[in-house]
Amino acid sequence: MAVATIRDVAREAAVSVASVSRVMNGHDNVRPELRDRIEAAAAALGYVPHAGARNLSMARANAIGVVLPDIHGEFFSELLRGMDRAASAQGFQLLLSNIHADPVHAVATLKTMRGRVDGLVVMAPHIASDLLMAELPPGLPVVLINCADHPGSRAELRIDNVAAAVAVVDHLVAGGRTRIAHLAGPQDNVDARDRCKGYAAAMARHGLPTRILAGDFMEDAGTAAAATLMADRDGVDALFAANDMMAIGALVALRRGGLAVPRDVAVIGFDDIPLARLISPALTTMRVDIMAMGERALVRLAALIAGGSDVAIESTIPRLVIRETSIPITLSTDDQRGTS
Amino acid sequence: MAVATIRDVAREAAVSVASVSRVMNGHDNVRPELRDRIEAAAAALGYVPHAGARNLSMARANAIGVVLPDIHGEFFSELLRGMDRAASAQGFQLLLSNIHADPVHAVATLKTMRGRVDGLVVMAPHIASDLLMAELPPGLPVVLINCADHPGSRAELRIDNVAAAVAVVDHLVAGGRTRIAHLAGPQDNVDARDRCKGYAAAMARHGLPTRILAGDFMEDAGTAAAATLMADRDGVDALFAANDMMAIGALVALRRGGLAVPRDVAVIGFDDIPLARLISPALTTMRVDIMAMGERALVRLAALIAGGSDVAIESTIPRLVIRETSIPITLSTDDQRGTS
DNA sequence: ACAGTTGCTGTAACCGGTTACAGGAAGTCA
DNA sequence: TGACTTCCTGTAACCGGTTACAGCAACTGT
Repeated sequence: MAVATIRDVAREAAVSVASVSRVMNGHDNVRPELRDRIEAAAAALGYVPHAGARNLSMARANAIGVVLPDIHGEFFSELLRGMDRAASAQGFQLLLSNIHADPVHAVATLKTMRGRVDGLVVMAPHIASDLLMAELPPGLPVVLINCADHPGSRAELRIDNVAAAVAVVDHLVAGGRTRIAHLAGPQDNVDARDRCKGYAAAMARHGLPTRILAGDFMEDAGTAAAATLMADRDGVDALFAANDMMAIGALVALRRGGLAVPRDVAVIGFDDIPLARLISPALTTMRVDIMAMGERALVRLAALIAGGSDVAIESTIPRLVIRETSIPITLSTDDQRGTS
Repeated sequence: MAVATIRDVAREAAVSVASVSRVMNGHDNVRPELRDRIEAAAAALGYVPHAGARNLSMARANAIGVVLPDIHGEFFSELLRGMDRAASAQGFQLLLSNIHADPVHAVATLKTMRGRVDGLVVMAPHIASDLLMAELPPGLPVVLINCADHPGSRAELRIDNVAAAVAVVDHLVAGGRTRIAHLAGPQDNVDARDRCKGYAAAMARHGLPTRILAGDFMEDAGTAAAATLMADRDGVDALFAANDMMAIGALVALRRGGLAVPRDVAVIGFDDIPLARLISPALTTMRVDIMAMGERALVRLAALIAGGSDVAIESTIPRLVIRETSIPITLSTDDQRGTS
């Protein structure tokens, strides 16, 4: 037989469905004797309320949709972790969906969320924002994370990639570097574009020539960039990669190619993935507290769902974590050899 | 005003809700002219079907619940990634929930899933399985991943940790190591227990003495273990850690303490997290294709939901990935110093 | 003893879709 | 022309809960 419904329980306990519902929801306006009878009946039938039905009648899903680009690596697990924490604290569940690069699928994904969630956290650094905004289900609270620029009438969280990139360049210049190259991320990604923009602006301010290499956030792009750089007659003395994985790829390739890091060339990444600290020499990078961002996004969304209004853009400037790969030229020693 | 419903669209287009429903679901038994009128009305009102209502009336949620222990690190993002792939291929969404160590909350979590998902993927290496089995919603398809042993009447995926640990020990012995210590994981975790069991069994078979240190899967436990080992007069010549993070902690600490890896002591981890390959010297470890496991779990669950029956326990033996930290004594060279 | 509370319970409408079934129009065939 | 299909459309029941409202009993105060 099918699973028990509230009507089965009502029949079993010889009461009305209203009373069963009241007991299941812990209302106190039920005579103790009835309550016992209902609880016994529910237990006997193994009754578990049907969340979907409850959601429909209460017009509340107790779930929030999380729409992310291809879920990959430490970054997303941290973000999810932060959201999950805040979500369970507020009694929400997380409905996960990855948004495809293809805008048509992306829009379809958004639509399937309606009536299934009470709000959305959307991170889509690769989707044109006007398209995205147009397709967000109307009347559904949304918090955006790091989306492309847009007219701005939505709650949003973003990383100030421009300021962060400027900080990186300033740090390198302060350490005596002048020939600083930038290994960029994919150009359809806002984060990547902004980091590149910040780099270019800071270099210009310092009156230094720019050198930009194309990359795609993958380790191999770092390897390739290192090869390109080393093939040059007059090399660079610093490389700022748009993310840690590329920085690490470059780091490994540079050392393998006979260059000393940081003596010959400094390397700086972005993200502070766990690896950055553990690789040798340890990678200087920009750190963003991803988990905190996830939590914050969910808290703001919960407030929105509760009826608040919030169209602020909160911007976080990542923190520069100075490790071994960017020690200033004057202090540089190449002491990363084994301790044996 | 509230968001449009199917009845609003029907009124706007001057048709019945049935026709609207048919058009929205792409049925072909609607006169083209009506179809156009309905589509126009839907577009004008910005109508998006309410997934929750559809789920209720179709008794199908098109979602599957994923219940995991504290979401953390590369492992979970890979697992999720695998599931997400298979899920979107089959038209399912993923409802995420982390299961608390506290069994009461754990059970509550499971219950809230009923009527919200069509099936469950549960990974709970830390929950007593009989309790878990008793509380799984009846009539809901479930695929278990790496749960504690149980009477076995559910579809299950597991990693053969015992066999894997044996393989590690055999590899070390073949390389000439005899004083092999094991840095264990938390003992309330089945994976950790089984790895320990396999280690002990293999050592016994080789007639070697065991040496087991307590750990908790965190990097610091590796650091501490290295300190303990180095404090000993007669050290060990190999360390097998129950996961990579601990192995890496130990690796770093051992080298910092003046021991050469692998010459003085070999180190082997478990998981093959991305870091393992990138750290220097590169870590020998056991590799499990986590993403494939996630995909497989979802495929089996989908089959179950479609009406199949499946109570098999599929066991995967991880693959030994030999890198630098376990090069046999006879071949060992300590060449991991910098290239400068 | 009677109106006014108070407390508990049941009936039935409702949430927003899907779909079995019935019915009407148009087309087919003898 | 009447019987039989075929095709399209609408009515209304249903999915499994929640809850406004009404009804009834017991209790209160005068």
